[in-house]
Amino acid sequence: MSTTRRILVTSALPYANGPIHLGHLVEYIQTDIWARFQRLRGHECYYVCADDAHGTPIMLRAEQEGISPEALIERVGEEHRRDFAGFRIGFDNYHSTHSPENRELATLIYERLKAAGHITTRVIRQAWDPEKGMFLPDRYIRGECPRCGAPDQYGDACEACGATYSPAELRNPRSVVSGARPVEKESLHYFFKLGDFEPMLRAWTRAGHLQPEVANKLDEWFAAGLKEWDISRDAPYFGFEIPNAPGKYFYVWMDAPVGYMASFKNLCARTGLDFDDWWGPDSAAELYHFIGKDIIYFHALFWPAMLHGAGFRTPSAVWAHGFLTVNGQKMSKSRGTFIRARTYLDHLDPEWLRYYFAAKLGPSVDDLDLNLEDFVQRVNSDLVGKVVNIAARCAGFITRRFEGRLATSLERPALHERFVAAGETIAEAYEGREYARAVREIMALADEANRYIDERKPWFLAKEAGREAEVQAVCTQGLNLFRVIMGYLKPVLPRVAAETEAFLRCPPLTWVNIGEPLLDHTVAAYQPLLTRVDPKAVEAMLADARADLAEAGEAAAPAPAPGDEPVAPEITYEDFMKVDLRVARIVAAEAVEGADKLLRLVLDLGGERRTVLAGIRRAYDPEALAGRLTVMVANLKPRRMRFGVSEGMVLAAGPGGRELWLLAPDEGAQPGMRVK
RNA sequence: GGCUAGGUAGCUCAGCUGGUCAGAGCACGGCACUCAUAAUGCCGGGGUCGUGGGUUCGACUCCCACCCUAGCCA
Repeated sequence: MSTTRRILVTSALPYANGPIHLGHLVEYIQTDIWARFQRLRGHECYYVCADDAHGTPIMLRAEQEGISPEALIERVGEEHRRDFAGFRIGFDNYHSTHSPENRELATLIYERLKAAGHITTRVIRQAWDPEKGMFLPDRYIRGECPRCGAPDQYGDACEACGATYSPAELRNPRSVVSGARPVEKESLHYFFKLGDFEPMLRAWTRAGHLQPEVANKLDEWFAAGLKEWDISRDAPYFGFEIPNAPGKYFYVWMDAPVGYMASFKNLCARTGLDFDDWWGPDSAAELYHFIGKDIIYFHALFWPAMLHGAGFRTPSAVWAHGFLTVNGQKMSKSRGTFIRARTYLDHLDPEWLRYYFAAKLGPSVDDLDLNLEDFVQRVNSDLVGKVVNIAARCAGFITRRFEGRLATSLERPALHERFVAAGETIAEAYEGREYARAVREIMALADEANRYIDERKPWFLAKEAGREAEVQAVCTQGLNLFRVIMGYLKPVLPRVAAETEAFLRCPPLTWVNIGEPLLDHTVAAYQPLLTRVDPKAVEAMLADARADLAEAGEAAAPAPAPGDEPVAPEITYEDFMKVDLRVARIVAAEAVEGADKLLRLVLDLGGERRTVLAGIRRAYDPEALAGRLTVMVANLKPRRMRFGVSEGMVLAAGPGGRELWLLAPDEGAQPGMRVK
């Protein structure tokens, strides 16, 4: 505590291609808590991040939307910033990899590596889309698995049998972009000679910069041999062009981690911090990267090697966390547990999630489960029932009987002392990213504070004449214990902590000033600091998450509750008769490849057959549909969709997603009969 | 398929290098209290520690095999 540390922390850069979801937030909340904790300890700590804005998916997505990549990343970047702000992620800077600083630094690193002989070139053969005129990443080629024959598999691995292979081995391959059959084509690529750094990396990975299990994992990669890393991509590509290499661009993963530096450099320009002091080879500052376990390879091998090779410092540590599961299972769009940050914020308090994650986060790469039932109980009992309750049960007496005035001394200084002393253990836990342990310790204090109040029974004393001073003393003690607890929870609950400071009318809580109790001091009237989680709100959020999914890619239309949707304007009988509704038999139903929510239905209209693409995949199993009767709009103008032409519409009711119900005629109706 | 992790009470998790380690919180049952957002305090039931072997005087803790879950395989 005596020396002030200088610390720079980062979270991995979210890809500027889609919304932030709860899985992302594990990492941002984990990092934010750590950064806030360091500042409360009196250290100089900066937290920077940025959008990862380059690469093929962004280029194609922008094209699909008919906008420029710049416009896309601008819009997504705005959404990301809003979502992070909603969860009170306190970045000191949030930048973009598509920035002048990043171009400059990526280029500089590349040129230094090249000058030092760590870059080589080689012609490789790669799949090429002749229609689209571009090389295809493996994930943009689909076909049948060469091993098990499963249809519609990616170019690199089979989801059905787990086989890995090269796109050239796929049977009947086609480009996801154009549908064309890819051809092989040659191209000159630039490679980073990672093997040059093997001795340095072997030493670095075992020098305490990584979690032990991560270092174990890296041994596997060392054993397999470090291969050269392909850092170039051919035009068309959205990224930075490689110097003296027209038509060649830096692969997105090359300039993405440089984004950490670029964001910090941008911060330096604003604040006057000295960039070299933090990133120079002899920097005494600390640098920590929080990442997900899926991107260890990039951060624990490529990144330190690049930095070292280009004459920059290497990270003090790279810390990987596990993935988020929801109710014990992988977040899943089809189960409706793929929850966006925004969807959460529309229904629930961000402090709740921050607390829940903190209560379950450890320093390991274990996955973290968001069990929604547990979430409700945990937040309600720990935060509301225990912690905030301490203030609520003391404040009334102080306000009503003493006009908000606290006593001039503590009733049990030793108890307060023990609370203050616990701060060191709690700090160790935060420092070591053992938030779950920190929270356990803090909750034990809250239990103790409640026991104390129970033992002293201020409500009983208040009824006894002449014991007013005792009531004041007990509540003063209780509020001071509460204040210490909130100080310890401040990294996790910034809003509640700020409101606590307002309620207590005390200066911002820090680890340093927490030891001084508030005495002979007037506090404000108590307002509830935190409300209970209503399980209905969680249900509503899940319903929204399902609706988000049902409308993914379409114009968002909120699903009205049954009966809420206003009745459409009046029409005449003639108007109605323009719609030709027919009884139809579903003779075949199958999922549409590549579409999340479409089924391809073949309908029999009593002789005539129609193919209809219906957005009911989430609600109906294709097998269950074959043979049944329904009603369709038979004279709807055929509509060309991405996956084919739809010749009509089947009738269904419901908000969408899983909640859709097909109409069915009563017994006796025959295919082709008109409905009127 | 290989590798790295995880599989402990209904739920979420602690259990460091083998011998009070079979625990906590929540949920559940009983009692007390009523200051507090049906909050709090006390007491209690509940687990053959994924399965099957092995090492040991003794294993949740070490070894082997298998099953399940997650991620990675550039």
